[in-house]
Amino acid sequence: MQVQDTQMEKNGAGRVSEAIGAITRHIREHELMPGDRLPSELALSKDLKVSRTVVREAFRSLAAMRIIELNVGKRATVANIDHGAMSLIIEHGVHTEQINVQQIYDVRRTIETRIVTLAAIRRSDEEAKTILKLAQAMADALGSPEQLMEHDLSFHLALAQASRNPVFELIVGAFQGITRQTWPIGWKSRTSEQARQTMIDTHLRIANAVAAGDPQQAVEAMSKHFDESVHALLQAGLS
Amino acid sequence: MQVQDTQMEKNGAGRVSEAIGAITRHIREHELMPGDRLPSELALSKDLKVSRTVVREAFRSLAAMRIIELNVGKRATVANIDHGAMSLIIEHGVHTEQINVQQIYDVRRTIETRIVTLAAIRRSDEEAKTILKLAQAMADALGSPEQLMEHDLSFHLALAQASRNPVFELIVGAFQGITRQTWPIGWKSRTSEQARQTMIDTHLRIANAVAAGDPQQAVEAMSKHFDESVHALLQAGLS
DNA sequence: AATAAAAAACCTGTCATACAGGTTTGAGGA
DNA sequence: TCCTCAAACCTGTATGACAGGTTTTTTATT
Repeated sequence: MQVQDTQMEKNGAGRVSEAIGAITRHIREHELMPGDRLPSELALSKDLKVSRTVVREAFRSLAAMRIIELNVGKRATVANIDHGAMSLIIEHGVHTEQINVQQIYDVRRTIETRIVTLAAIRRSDEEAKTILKLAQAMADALGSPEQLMEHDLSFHLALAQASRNPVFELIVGAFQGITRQTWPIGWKSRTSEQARQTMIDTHLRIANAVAAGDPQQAVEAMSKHFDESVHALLQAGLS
Repeated sequence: MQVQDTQMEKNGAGRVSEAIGAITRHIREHELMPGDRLPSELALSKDLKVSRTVVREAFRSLAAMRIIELNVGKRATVANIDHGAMSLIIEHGVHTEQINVQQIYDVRRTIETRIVTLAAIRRSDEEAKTILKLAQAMADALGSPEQLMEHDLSFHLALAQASRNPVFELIVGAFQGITRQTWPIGWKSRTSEQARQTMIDTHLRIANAVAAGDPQQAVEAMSKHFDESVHALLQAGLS
């Protein structure tokens, strides 16, 4: 396919951008699915009549968005959707003060309220078990913030998975990066033993409600969870 | 707020990944803000003791996520958050059948229901005017689907902006790419003149409710909008 | 001295070439 | 038919070159 030289669009210009477009089109036209291999860099550079450098930079761009996957020696393959890129984008937004943590919590509350509703309705027994186990793991890791946080993150991601909507999963995943950096702040602001136990209990309540298939209860508990979290962050003076 | 690095590439190996991490760290340590310039490729390649090739590929990766911006002749600059990358990621997910359109609509409904609530409360008079104008523009473009669609997209984005939460704006923007590809399907499935007029009217109702500062009404109208849209897509047989 | 014009210094985009490892393929043998 | 292994192919990285842009410095002018 020939690409036309239209304008000096901020993004549309440059051989690399053209190559990105051509590769994306190639994936769609050939209906490539995750795991399928793309042409080699040399083949593409001949096809598009550009140097290998250009193809490589295009590949890197697509790999950054996790649209394709690169492996040394192997050909590039179509990738599964993954929240890695989104996570970095959000982190960048926060670090450059274009997004603040409260705004993220508002979005998370909105999303996760919906998620527990769906999870309570759709979760498989397997998923219910996983969710309960993660909440329990949190309770058991009360003394180890590091581990506690990871279980917390896994817990929310497991709920998203149980919602059976990969977009919810993607969004929840997108917040993991920045959450890893802010979670400790919220944790430290819970100074009393009681406040910490309450947080754990709330997670257990969510897990139980989802396992019981009770959306109402699940939403209520999740709502409480976010009230607590936002309160803790405000306490810590997080803008 | 102080946050620490969690530069944990899944592709931990490879000089390019390391360079990406180093550049990201550089941005954070120097607290660079959007518009600020980064070191030149040559300077970085000396600093990191890698070839310019590696630095360039790292730059391309960051540019793909819109974390930095590249310009010929000029130095790379820190970028404003932008939904371009997310849009491509979502499109990829749909094209590879990892996400279906209904799932996107469920997420959009969840998000946009919250958005209109916030917009009704927070919108400035300026924003209210813009939103009303876009809804009116839709009504005026009844005969030109192309334009109608663009006004529709702008309408939803304007609402997100009025919510005063850039993360909502980001997410709504992230769906624009795929929406551009599915919107015509929904439109064509509205065969009767009445169905089409109803869609326009619903948008006007949303705009009026937001302008009137009535969250309740706004939510109700938005909910109706999504009922209609999902119905239209099902009618068209979209999985 | 202030300013405008011109030149030098710097930068990015792209190409070509080279080479060190991985990976895939295919020919030939068991 | 199945296995082995070397040839062919591929990616990651480095180096050097050169054509435009851009920024900074210098020089000329008012």
